[in-house]
Amino acid sequence: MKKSRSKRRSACPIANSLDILGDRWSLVIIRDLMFRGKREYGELLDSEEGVSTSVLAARLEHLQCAGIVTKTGHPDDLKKFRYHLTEKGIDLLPLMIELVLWGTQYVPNTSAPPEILKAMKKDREEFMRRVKQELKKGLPA
Amino acid sequence: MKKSRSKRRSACPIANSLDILGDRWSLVIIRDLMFRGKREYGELLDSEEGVSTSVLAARLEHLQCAGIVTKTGHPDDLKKFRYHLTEKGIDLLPLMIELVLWGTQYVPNTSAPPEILKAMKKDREEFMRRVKQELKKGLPA
DNA sequence: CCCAATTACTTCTAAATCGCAAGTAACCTT
DNA sequence: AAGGTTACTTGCGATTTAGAAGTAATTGGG
Repeated sequence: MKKSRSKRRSACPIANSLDILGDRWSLVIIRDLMFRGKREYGELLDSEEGVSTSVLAARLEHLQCAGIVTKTGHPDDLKKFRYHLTEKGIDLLPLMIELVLWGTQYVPNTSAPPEILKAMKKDREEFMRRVKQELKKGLPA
Repeated sequence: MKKSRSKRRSACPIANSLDILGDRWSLVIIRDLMFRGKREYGELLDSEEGVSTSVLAARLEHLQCAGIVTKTGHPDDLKKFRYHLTEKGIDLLPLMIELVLWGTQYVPNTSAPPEILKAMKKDREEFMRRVKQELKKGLPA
């Protein structure tokens, strides 16, 4: 495991969060783990956006180092692994919600599945409970 | 003005938001405009984190293209300019709050000014109103 | 058991971006 | 008119990213 990102720029939580999450891929990988139930490398690899495998591998390692993602062996198949969000990762949910809301409001030709968007807006707390429960259900032993 | 970022990766609001904001500098520039009352290039340049001038210029142009920041002439001095958040930019406030909360909770040795953090947590709506009012007060004509 | 397919990565290379230092142009100040 | 300030731009080496191709371990099928 490499160290996450070399130098600390300041004590500011925004700058520090960005040192972990501030790139174009980390949060879309987290999105797939959080909202789309993806668990395996191959599943993450064929995201809508087309991550390249080298970038995916790098980001996954980076997210593991940051304690946002865990990697565990697959119960049935030794060549497979499973990726899961930790609690630290799950707690990015509010951030993700804001990202979705801002994006759908302000970036043209952007859309999320209507039922998700509706649930998010209608009762945010309930939506968060549901997503969290879903994520914790399948956690590795 | 250059175009913002070349290719659209998908319709997903998360991916699209990240195409605009997903780097290590954009949101710290927005932080300085949002919470620290900075308005001029020179002020933004000597951020705690030390942006280089070339990166700052590039990000500012990028944020202008994205409609998040506006640049206006300074009333008293023709060689100066002022940078302001647009409404689109101001509406990143909830996202910034989540970034601060997550960062202070999970990234070690990270801290925001205690009075701000307290205000954020105690009454988030009131905090947002106050910040927004402050930001709209100094808007260009 | 053997071979092909699957899965999860590495490695390689070219292209893009970053960070620093230096330079420049327009304007203000004295 | 000379010097300082402000807001950049330019150049360049170093780092990072993207894409293609290759590899190693494992598994399923005949």
